[in-house]
Amino acid sequence: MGSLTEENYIKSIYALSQATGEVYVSELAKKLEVKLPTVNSMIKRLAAKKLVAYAPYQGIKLTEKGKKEALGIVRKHRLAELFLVKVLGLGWEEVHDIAEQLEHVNSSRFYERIDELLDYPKFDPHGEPIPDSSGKIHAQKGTSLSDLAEGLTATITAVTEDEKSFLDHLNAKGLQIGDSVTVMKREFFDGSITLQHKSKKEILLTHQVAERIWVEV
Amino acid sequence: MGSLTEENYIKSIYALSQATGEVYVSELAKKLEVKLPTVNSMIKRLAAKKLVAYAPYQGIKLTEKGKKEALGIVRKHRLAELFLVKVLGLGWEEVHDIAEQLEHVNSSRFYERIDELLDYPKFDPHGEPIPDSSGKIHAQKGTSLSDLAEGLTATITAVTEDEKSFLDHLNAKGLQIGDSVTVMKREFFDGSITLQHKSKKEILLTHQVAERIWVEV
DNA sequence: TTTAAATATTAGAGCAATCTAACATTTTAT
DNA sequence: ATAAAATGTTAGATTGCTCTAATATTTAAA
Repeated sequence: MGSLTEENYIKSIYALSQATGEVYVSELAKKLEVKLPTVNSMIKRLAAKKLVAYAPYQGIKLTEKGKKEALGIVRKHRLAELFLVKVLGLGWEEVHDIAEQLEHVNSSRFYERIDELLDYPKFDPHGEPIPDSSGKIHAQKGTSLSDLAEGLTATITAVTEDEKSFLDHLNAKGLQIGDSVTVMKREFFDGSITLQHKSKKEILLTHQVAERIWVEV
Repeated sequence: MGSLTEENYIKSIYALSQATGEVYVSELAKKLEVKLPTVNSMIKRLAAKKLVAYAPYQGIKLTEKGKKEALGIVRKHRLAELFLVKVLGLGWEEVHDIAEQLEHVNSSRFYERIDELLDYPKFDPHGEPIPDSSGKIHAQKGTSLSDLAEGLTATITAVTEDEKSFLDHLNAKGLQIGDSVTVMKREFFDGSITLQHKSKKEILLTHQVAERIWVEV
């Protein structure tokens, strides 16, 4: 097990490289809020430990070993988030920062018990899949709400962002995991969409928000 | 809020200075498993932050500020231990190491919720008092089992040690908080005592063990 | 009361993680 | 296709926390 810092690097590399399989030094520096040379030297250390593959001026990729460690941390983070919501009764918008701390707790007993108490959950409070203890992940990314055609109705399955400001925004709009929404109008100009919601109210979402919401038709 | 290391120093200084009000550099070094010069330089830093009072070759004392921080950490540690036993169903002998990690979680929400869920408990699973959120502590240290006179019957209220090896030992003897015991025999030679216990069995305890068990007559 | 033992301090070094300043490479735009 | 912009690297310094080796102070013993 590496240091707290190392775990945070691995987790961020995993998150940012999800789409393309790699991440650039500058992206990582921005995410971790450190300067470029800091990332550069840390990447060298992670590469020496065989956690990432890296050659100068190329993207950073996790090795299998690194991926395994990342999935372990993601598992702990998501179990912690669900635990905080289900057991401690916290709101989905306030659990991220606490889970960022709990994900570094080193105790398989602790996480086994939480897993059991929650009855071996498959998804966290934001609809993101929880890797099982072997690191397997049962993800079925559906469609982004920003891609849903006008007139279609779908159910919100996940949000791919767990920062407080974003979730506060959804709370204010009255949107939750499991809600059924119908796309009334898609604006060509700015990508914003208007939804019909169970609350009977029409809800306007910008593209920036809609693209972070995932639905199943 | 200081670093993890700093919190561990403050906590240990608090624990070791309980009896006499101060602690020596060498004791602290032993407890924290670091060398003397390490403690020496750290103490200087803590003194610069007004968390401890220290003059060379004198004992280390917590300032009011340091005491307040220590009590905050102790509170979190003990709430965490009780939570791990009551909510996650772990044994009292296995919660210490996990609580050592959870005590550094920085989130008043998290601990408020745990406190509420446990219905504002006054004692941890080892019978040690839990400071309230303002740092007040309602301790009533009774008598050490090692001082209890022959023939007397008393109830175990606390154990002043939460290391696994010690608690495993008590588990093996079948002793728990709340148990009623009668002192059958006190050996002058080595301070060991023989107890009559609800299990009907006679239990022999060495002085080293008995002095860590507290009872109320 | 001088010596020996125990305890504490200082000096100097190393590693992890960070920074700034200077320089290098790659990509994009004119 | 060259200049400008974006991105990445190296060098060298800083801070937190730790160490070993050498030195100093206090306490206990002969």
